[in-house]
Amino acid sequence: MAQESPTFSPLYRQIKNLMLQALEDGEWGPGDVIPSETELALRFSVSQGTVRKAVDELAADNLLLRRQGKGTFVASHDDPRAFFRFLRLVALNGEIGPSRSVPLECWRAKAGQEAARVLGIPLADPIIVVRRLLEFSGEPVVLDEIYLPGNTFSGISIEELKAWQGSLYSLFESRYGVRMIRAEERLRAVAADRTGAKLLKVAEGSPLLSVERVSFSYGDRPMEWRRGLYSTANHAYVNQLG
Amino acid sequence: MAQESPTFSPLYRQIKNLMLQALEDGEWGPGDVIPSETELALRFSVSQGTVRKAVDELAADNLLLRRQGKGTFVASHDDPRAFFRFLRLVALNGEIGPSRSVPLECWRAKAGQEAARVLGIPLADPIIVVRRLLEFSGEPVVLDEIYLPGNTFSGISIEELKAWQGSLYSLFESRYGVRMIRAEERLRAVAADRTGAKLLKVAEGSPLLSVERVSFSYGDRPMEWRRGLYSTANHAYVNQLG
DNA sequence: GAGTGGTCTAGACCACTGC
DNA sequence: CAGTGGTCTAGACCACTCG
Repeated sequence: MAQESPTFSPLYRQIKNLMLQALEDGEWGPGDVIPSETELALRFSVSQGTVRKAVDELAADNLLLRRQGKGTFVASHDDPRAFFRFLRLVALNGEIGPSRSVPLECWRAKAGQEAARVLGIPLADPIIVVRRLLEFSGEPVVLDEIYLPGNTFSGISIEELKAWQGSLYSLFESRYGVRMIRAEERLRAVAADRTGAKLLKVAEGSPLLSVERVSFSYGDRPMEWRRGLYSTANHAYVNQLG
Repeated sequence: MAQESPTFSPLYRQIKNLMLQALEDGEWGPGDVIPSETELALRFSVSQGTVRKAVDELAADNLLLRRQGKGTFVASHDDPRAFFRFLRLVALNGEIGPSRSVPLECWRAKAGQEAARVLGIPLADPIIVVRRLLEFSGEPVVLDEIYLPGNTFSGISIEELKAWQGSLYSLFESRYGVRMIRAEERLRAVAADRTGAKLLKVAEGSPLLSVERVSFSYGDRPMEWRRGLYSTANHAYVNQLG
């Protein structure tokens, strides 16, 4: 027999996609309350239980945040308690100390072959490169080199970076309307080169953790390519498996 | 007003706990089909929807595996498609090749302070230490040193390890009834010592990825402490954030 | 066709928040 | 108190698997 519905998609998944569209379109902005489940059920002409399942998935994807008695909110990088922090560092002894981001450089360039491929933009398109240092308790721990598509982040500058209080993703979200949804990382151990060693205050050639990350916005569009060098003398990268 | 139910636990969570107990007791073994949702609903005197929600969570925890039209199965490390594989390695160029585990040593010891703490056993309790090499496409990539509580894994030997075809977790599950549920990892970059360098065929002092892992069985009981040294010359440790 | 998990509904009631 | 998300139910029907 012929398959009746080869691309069967349950109702709640269709509702989820409609809501994703509303999020992407900015109908509901970061931090906003979205309409209640009963309102959404009316709007989409489905039962409240079906809306619920769509919201469940969006909440599981960390795009929405439910708060009993209050409502459902659009996740925001501004809200530290809600949105995932991509940084997976812990101090070897005790909790992680106060952090500070120190922007070092910010310059324009043209996308080379690898940057174009990773960011999904044409070769020689404008890109922006940012170098910055992350400190914990005053000690340099992470040296980041960040590649951004220049057309989207055209206004970014070293002054803006230095003035910004908060995470980079918070800046991207607030100023450039780019919300990072998920990221993929590849970790390797490498030897510190001259400049890396100097900035991280370790000996040249000493082992560093190299963390290459691609961050994606809505629709799995890559919006950031980042390479971090982590000094793991006093910190470790933690991961949960299961 | 006084809180009516300070330790409120929804019905489906209680059902989940009952099912967890059944799993832990071995009433349903790895690979088995568990009773259908309607049967479970009868057994626990709740509606099918409530059972469903309990099963949903157990499936999300990777303890159960749903297969539409067939039934719900207990996840097993023997089933490569179902149970999470803890190994997060990819080849830098292309997919990962055929792997082989090469047991090097297996000896008895008494738990030192750190092993006792991590494994949650008394000081000087018997432990078993295993060293093994993991090869991909014939190249040594991971050197593991594994610490196991001796009382649980008393029968393990180098001969058994060499004879076993399959993953270590599969062995633990089949022969010792220990099913690993989740694990925590801490990653750092370290310099290769003499023996590590020799076994992994890299230069002494070259950077290696150190992966320290604690694996937990039911009830969050730690059952394995493992330290792996990964050669990341041709491979990377991948991670999904989101 | 029988049995399984998967979806959807409508309605009742509970727990939490804030006015 | 009203409004929100959270739980639970009972029942109908759909999609998938297998004999």
